[in-house]
Amino acid sequence: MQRRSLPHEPLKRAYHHGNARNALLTAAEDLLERRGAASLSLRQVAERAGLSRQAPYNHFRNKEALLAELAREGYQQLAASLATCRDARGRNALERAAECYIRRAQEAPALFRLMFSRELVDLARFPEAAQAAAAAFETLKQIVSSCAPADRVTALSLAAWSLVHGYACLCIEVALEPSDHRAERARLFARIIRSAAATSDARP
Amino acid sequence: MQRRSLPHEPLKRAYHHGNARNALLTAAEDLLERRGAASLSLRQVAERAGLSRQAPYNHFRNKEALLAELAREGYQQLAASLATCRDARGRNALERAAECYIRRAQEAPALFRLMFSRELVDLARFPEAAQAAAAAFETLKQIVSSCAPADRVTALSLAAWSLVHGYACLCIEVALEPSDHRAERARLFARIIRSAAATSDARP
DNA sequence: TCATCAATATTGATCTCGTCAATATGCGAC
DNA sequence: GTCGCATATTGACGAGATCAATATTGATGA
Repeated sequence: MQRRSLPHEPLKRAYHHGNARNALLTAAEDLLERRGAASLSLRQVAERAGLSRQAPYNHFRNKEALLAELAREGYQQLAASLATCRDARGRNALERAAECYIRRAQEAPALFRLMFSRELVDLARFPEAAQAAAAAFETLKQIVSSCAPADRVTALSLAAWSLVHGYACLCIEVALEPSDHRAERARLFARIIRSAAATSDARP
Repeated sequence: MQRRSLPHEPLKRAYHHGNARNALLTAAEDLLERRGAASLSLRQVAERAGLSRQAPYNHFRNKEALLAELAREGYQQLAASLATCRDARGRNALERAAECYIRRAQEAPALFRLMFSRELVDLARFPEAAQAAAAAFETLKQIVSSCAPADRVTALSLAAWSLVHGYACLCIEVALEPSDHRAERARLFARIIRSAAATSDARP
């Protein structure tokens, strides 16, 4: 991954390392999927980045802040993926977005959990991460809006998000079914949402 | 709650307490919602139960095992609630089940997270809990089967579960919308599933 | 009735962890 | 070159999970 360089934080200000902050984030990302967010320890992160025990505190207020940054990046990437689905040619953006969402969860389950569990990172305390999350949902909404009447876009977007998110959760948490059902399920879910959009029965 | 008395484990075998195991579970349940599963500590559980530091290890292999028992009970109660929805008079069992599921998540979010996060408890290691989870899903399937053609019950049950589960997750994790939308959303979701069941377009 | 056993409890000890303090060090501005 | 700040590091502390060793109790059989 061509790592973060936040605009307000000039690269190459570091000391031993070139860029300790990035090294820490990369190490954390690595450990996250390997050990899980709960048992990821800052000490291991630092060691893996070739830094001292206390190094993470030079760049993040605490453990939660480091995890929040990983979550923010996750949301940002998710939003970007969804935007790609939205902009690609062809009319089945919804189906593509669903598959993409599910794939991301399956490929990086620990990150997915981290993004969507208040237990580990409370988005309310990290406005930048919260904003990235909102942007991802906004993109999904745009996709739904292209196949639903305007007055139902909000409800149907919520339903679409719930449907896909729920399936993604259940897949990674309960081992519902093998991951090669992903494309088929994405198709099913897109159909369900389109059919709900077309049915006046689903009106609020 | 009229607590657990597992058949194979006679009540009243305890020592200081009457029933230390139950006291521990009750204390854990309490702390779970108060502090969250991640920061719940066995020491605090023991103290709250009026027992020593090490007491939990007399009844549970380790922390995860204690949490797994809480999750098992959660699934059991969920299955029971869903069964009640299924058996009640009236034709909108699906809507009632959806509302019930969402309500449970909102009323005990930490337990809900615990039940559905492999990070904290890996169901694969706790067959009794996994079985309780399967029973809950089975009940949901029965509800869906009453309004869907037989060859689509599995797919539509999965969709229904995903839809409701996703919404429940998003509500408690992302603070999507106030909890008084619950009934309305349950109605929406039930309509969506019924409409999908009625539309041949949603066929696999 | 009483010694004994197994289940249950408790205290001691160790290791990991998050995080606060105090201290050191390198780089750019003067 | 020197100074100051951002960045780094080691020391210290308290919380927690869990292993080991030890103690206590109630039921059981002599």
